Amino acid sequence: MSTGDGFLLPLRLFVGFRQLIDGVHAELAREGHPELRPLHGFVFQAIGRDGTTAVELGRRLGVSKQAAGKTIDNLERLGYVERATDPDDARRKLVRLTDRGVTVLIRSAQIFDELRAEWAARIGPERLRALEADLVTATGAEAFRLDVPGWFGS
Amino acid sequence: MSTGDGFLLPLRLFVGFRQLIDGVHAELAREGHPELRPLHGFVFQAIGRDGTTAVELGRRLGVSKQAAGKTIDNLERLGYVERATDPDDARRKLVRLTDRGVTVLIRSAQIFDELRAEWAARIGPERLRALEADLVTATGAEAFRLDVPGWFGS
DNA sequence: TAAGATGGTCAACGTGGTTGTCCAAAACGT
DNA sequence: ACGTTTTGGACAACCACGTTGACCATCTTA
Repeated sequence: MSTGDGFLLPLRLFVGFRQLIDGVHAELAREGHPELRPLHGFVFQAIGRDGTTAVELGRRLGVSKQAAGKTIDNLERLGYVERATDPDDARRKLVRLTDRGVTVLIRSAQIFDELRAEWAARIGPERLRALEADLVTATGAEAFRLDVPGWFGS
Repeated sequence: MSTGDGFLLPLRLFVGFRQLIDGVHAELAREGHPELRPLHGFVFQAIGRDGTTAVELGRRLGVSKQAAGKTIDNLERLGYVERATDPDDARRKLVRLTDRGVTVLIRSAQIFDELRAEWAARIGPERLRALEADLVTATGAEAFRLDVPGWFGS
């Protein structure tokens, strides 16, 4: 049975995703972080409070270690992360969020919560919870992969 | 009130989007179209059955006319679209789907419907309808923009 | 201790986006 | 009707970000 509206679902999923991401970055830009791109927020999350390495970051993002290294270069230049040599392993260079980076990570979470509250106001809190639960059920446990530019275009 | 799970929503929206797109392209690849990228499906939709021009395509996709032209070049090389001069306006070059392109457009719609049916089986048809309706309510009438590579990364 | 695995960087390349420029053809205003 | 403006398309240069391949230093392991 082909209802013909199968395009609606992916379209709306993406529009929703994009609106949330754009909302966060519009607010972050207003608060003094205009250079951050959507990609960076996910990188911040992948780095986390404990820090990581370029290779491990690449693994988490689903991109090559070189690509991860370039992203780190950019964020380092922007002052959001810093590299430190690992005292236990001279090969590794720990990538850690700076204070500025941690601030962004915290603010991002807060703004996402605010945007989520707006959704709740629009469709109702219980409908939003159901939406989230259904999304999890429908999509399973698949992890997030960050290779969006290369994935989408080519 | 910060529940701290604000990250869940955008993440799951994107994972859902990506799973659907990947599902369609996996099947299309199986059916003889392995070179199509996620981007292309949306371009096909933007071109439509009636065809369009490079400038208009760029407008619909939210990218420059030059970028649209390059995408058309690629799809033309792959045999999915063709350019024809407009008899009423010698400046315009109508971009139309070839038979192969139309086939993909039709199959994409069918596969999306099938994937949607899988979602319905997993969470229930009425929950899926509610999910779609809530997404539309939450995101409003915003149009789809195709400048994903430049938007996300950069 | 020698051989292999791992982490990081550099270089070369491809893709796809952008802006700037230019030309031909259509639309417009006097 | 004619000159001016607008529009559609293409070319070039450039940039961002991904890839693979190679190389070196360091740690691990047989």
